[in-house]
Amino acid sequence: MQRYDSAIDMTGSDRDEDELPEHTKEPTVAGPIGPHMHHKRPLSPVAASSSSGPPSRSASPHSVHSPHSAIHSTDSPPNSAGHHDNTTSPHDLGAPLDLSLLSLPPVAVIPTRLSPEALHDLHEQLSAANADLVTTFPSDGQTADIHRARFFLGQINTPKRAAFELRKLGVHTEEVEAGTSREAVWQDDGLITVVKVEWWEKCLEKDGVQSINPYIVYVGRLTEGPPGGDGKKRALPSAEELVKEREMKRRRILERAQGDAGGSDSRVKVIPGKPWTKPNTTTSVDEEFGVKRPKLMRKTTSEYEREKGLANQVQPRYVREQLKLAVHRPHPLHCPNDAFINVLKTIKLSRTLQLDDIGIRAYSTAISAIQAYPYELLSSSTLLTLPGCDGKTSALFYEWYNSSPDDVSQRKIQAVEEIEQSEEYRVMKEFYQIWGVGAKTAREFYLDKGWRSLDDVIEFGWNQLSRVQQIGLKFYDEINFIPIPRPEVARIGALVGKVADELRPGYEYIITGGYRRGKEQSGDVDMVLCHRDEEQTRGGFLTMLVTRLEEEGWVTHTLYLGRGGGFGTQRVGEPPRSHGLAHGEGAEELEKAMVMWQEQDPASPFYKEEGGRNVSPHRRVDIILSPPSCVGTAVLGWTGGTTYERDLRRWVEKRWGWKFDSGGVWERGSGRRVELGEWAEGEDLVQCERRVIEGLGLEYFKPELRNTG
DNA sequence: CGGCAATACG
DNA sequence: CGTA
DNA sequence: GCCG
Repeated sequence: MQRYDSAIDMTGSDRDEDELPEHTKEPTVAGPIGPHMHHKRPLSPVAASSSSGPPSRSASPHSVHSPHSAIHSTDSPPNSAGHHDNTTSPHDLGAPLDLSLLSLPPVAVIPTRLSPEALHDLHEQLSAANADLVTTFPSDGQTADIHRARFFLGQINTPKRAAFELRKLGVHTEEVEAGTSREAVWQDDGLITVVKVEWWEKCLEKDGVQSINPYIVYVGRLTEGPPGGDGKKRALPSAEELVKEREMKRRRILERAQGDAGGSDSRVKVIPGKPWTKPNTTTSVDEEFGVKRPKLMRKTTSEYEREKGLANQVQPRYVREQLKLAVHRPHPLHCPNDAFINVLKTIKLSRTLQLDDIGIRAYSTAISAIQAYPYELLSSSTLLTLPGCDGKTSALFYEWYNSSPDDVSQRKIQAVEEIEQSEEYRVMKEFYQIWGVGAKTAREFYLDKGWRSLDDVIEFGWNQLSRVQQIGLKFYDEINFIPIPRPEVARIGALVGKVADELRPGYEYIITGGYRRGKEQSGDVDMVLCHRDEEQTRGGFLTMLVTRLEEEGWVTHTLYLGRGGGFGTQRVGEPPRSHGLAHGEGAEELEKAMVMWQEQDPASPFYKEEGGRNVSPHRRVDIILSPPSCVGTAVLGWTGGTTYERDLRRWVEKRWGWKFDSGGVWERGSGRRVELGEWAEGEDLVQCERRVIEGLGLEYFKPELRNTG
């Protein structure tokens, strides 16, 4: 997978502010390459500004004002954007204004760092100037005839970067020594020239072809591409046939495996298809790009038009101040851009299944930023102003929005459609939804074992599954497809609390997770249980509790029972192990249990019976037992959402040099415990959590505003 | 170009 | 390796 | 993929 680092030399970018809220933001000087660069120019100024009329196609190239000598000369170092070479005329007063690129070799635009609009505008302008334009597409695509191109325009500042971007487009080059002189670049000598977009802006401004000298970034010579074809798919030999042969048998096994779990058939209908992890080569779409999209845009109001309507919309603080961490802004559960977020979530899941941790990060960041945005997004350039969103996100939005400007429900993105169609994605996703199976294992099931359905897993793999995976499979449908309504979550929490209190009085609990963040339905129940007397939170009380719940039938299976703060164990009285300190005796600790739960009370509204049998859906319940000394951090840590927690840790590290986890806050160097989150006298658990948040120097956002997606 | 949250436990 |  |  190609790394795409888009942030090199963001000269003039205004996105480099510190996110510390108390730091006053010094407005940085907005350079010419800021996110709104494309706004500076009307859509088709070239055509409009051809005061001398459109150049005739029949005219000899040489009759057109086009300072070859200037363009050819490469005597300026690639990065010397500073000095101006005026050996070739900007246009003289009185000279005919002329912006024809007829004599240019085939031109292409490097889409990197350009918004879709900017790219589109450039394409239009260049065509209008009669350039021999090879169109490029924002999302890493390449056109079939990209190899024709010899002259590239791009928001590129370094030769290295230029070579990299060219390679992404499928054009392999090696740098020609700066200063290498050439007589006539436009004879096809295999040389490639990369020039800054500013050159073209200058041309537009002066209404005439300008010297490219100060704008040359890179001159390269074409080389051989990478060896070999696209090392692609191994054929999965006989798995498919095996599947068919044994279909009947699998059915029986599935029923057996599902046992009392309801036995519904949960096999996927697999549509054989291409893998969704395609190489980044698209052709036809790109070919059409330059032609089609302008038409598409004009069907309704253009982005440019729509934006103007938003000009006086007050942007939320995190946008104005470019606050990049989720802990610094409110994220409501529902937002006006949920439909687009769902698209991003699909991509994120596909990245998860590809083990692309960084992709997951990136999409999570973008999603949370959009989740915090209070207005319906109408333009991809607005998206560019959100922290964590840049060219890629904006290009996705552009395609999505314009695929059906008038009907949100019809909007789609081709790449996402393909993901969702692909067998690989669908099957891996199904495996991934087995509790106890992560992305790595889902891939292994699909790629190595060759399994294509849950039936396959059960028939061919049952004995290799861990115990919890077997349980996860047994309750697959209930866990994944029967969400828990809020009242039932509350009921489960209350029941656990009651049983705890019956064992030993004085326990208090709070339901955390998605429920606390306001979700109408939950996938599981998370709760933090605490006692003011620290003694009551140790000595295996959680085991006692779970045992009692088992005896009474509420807990049907125990997936995990042990100590754990973040997930596993953290000693609360001491720094985490990563600090190199040994565990001490009698340390306080967070304990955690993960169980399957089933309603047992026939009088309960959540109880379901069939043929005298309890068929209430099984529920996943996590119980965290916290000592009073860290219950504030436990509640904060278990409330989420995921991106909030991530950014919380980043903030705590950056601002204080501390380490946050649900078992406490720690000084990084000494490993000393920072006293935060102790359950104070006369304080409830919510207040305790608030003290932690504020103690960390953060604004308190209620849990309903921590829905980071 | 390096970094991206966190980690004990089964 | 998977889990929250 | 985005940021510093």
